[in-house]
Amino acid sequence: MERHLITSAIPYINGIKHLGNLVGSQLPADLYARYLRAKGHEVLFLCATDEHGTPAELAAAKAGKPVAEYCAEMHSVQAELARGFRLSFDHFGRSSSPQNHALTQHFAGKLADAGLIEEVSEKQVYSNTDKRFLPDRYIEGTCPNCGYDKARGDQCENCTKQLDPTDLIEPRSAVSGSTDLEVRETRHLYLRQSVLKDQLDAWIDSKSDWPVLTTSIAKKWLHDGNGLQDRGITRDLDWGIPVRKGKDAWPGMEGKVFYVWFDAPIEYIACASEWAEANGQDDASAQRWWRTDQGAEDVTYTQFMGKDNVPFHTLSFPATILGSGEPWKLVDQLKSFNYLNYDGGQFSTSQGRGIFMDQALELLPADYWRWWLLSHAPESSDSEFTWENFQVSVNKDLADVLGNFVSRITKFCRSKFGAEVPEGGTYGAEEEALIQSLRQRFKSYEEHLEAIEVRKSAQELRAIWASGNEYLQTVAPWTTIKSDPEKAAMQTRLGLNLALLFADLSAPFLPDASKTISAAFGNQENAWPEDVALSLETLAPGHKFDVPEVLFAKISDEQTEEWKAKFSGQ
RNA sequence: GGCGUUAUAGCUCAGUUGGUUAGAGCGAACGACUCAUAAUCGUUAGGUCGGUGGUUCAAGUCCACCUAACGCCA
Repeated sequence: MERHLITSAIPYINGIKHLGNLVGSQLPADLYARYLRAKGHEVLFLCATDEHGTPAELAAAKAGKPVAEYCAEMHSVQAELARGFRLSFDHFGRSSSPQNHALTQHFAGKLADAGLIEEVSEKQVYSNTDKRFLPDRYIEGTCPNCGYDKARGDQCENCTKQLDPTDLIEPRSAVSGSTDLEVRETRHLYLRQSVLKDQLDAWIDSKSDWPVLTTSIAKKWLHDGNGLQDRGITRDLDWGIPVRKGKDAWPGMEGKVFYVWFDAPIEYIACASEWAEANGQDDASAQRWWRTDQGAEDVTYTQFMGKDNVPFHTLSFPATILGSGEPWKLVDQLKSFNYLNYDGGQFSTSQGRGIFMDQALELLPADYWRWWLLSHAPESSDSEFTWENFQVSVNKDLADVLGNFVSRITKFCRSKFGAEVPEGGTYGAEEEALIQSLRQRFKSYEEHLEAIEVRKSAQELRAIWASGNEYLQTVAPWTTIKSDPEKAAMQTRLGLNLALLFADLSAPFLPDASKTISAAFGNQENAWPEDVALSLETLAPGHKFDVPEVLFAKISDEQTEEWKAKFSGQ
């Protein structure tokens, strides 16, 4: 049995994610996890919320809540939405967990021991009113270039000129509006990634099977300009993981926390410990997935993420792991996605443009969204969501091809033979041809899923559904029954078995519909086929069934219009 | 300004290391069927593969330049 560790990029805590975020990591990761489980492999699928950093603090302040409380609430909101989309995490953790605190501090200690941490003194803007250092983007003022009065410390949005906070005329805090600012000297820890450059380079080179999108981004960061830059891993904030060297205090770093991008990926590991604890197991069962000296040598580790996260997963996080000198599992396969656009532009959290996870589930059940998103996943380039395309895909693929197939065969059988699988007849040429073709398609479906070719998997699955309709159309049991009832019984029996086979094969994409079909046949257990011909004999003559309710309702033109208007933004 | 990605039928996209008449789904037209969510099945039409030039016996597939969209960086 293979062992697969799967992680999805961890969503940031401040707010509800949109469908672009969902399709870029969590959803395809779920598809892969469900497939591997169905195949009988041992899978640990982890995700978490990324809770530290300034945006979380500010969002909490805006909500008028202590940041810890805010994060706890948003975590449960996101967890609920994940359940709503049927994301089958073995554990949905939190980067603010005690486990991640301890592990992040442990890594920092190990990196310091290895001589990979450097203390750097730098100047930063401090707000006396807010009693905090302000990141560049939280300082506003008048642009010296164009006079725009809401320019940010890193860039003027109006004329796009890059700025330093000290360039701004009449700088003020974006948090409070206070102008009582001063430049202070502060000391921070830097991770000396540059020392690890050759090691990282060689490691990336060894990944010849990675997508070009992934390796080209990594290579660019390694070789562009002065090469891989050292990175600050601490911040002057209250909310976060206190800077410690392992379990010991870190002189000079009192009151500082680790930078969110340092501790967030470490949560992938800590999350396994959270999972173990939540399931009443000791930590060895978590280490068994992560430490190659403690049982993880046979684990295949696959990460899913949007393209913006690639540098952190190919360079920063591996630098942390390699630099520690400890035998932690490194990623084996890294699947990255491009962006999903919304009706001609980008999804935008700040502008409320596009569809957010909570809104989507208010309109339609998870399977509708899962199908469209996965069958249109932005794998090779950015892709585009339009309501028209969504309507057509759902109506055609789900309602007409799959849903109607289940409906027509069960209703036909019920009216001609009663609500149980009919007996009699033997396979002929058409049946052999069907099985032959299904074997071929099934093989190719598995190969695409294995390779995490999401769109191609969806395409193949759709073709499998269509072959059911083709078969019925060709043998026409409604005609056969007039002259040869035995033969019609066989055709109908095969049709019913096809419906159940489709349920099993569709489960990774459409978990709910799959269950509905299985339940109609009184067969709760979803079984992945060993052999197509064999699984087409699952339902024996006499097996009772129910005609399932309508699996997928069609989306009307009126609904499409209404939703389009509702989600246009502004 | 630098770098990168993309540009293939009306729409959404496939096109392995360059090799016979460029593919799929949707949409369109026509036909078949009537069990079914007015569903299904079949046939046909449709593209000078963004532009120009080059390498080659042969280029959508490699190279150069140009154009457009998007993204990243300074």
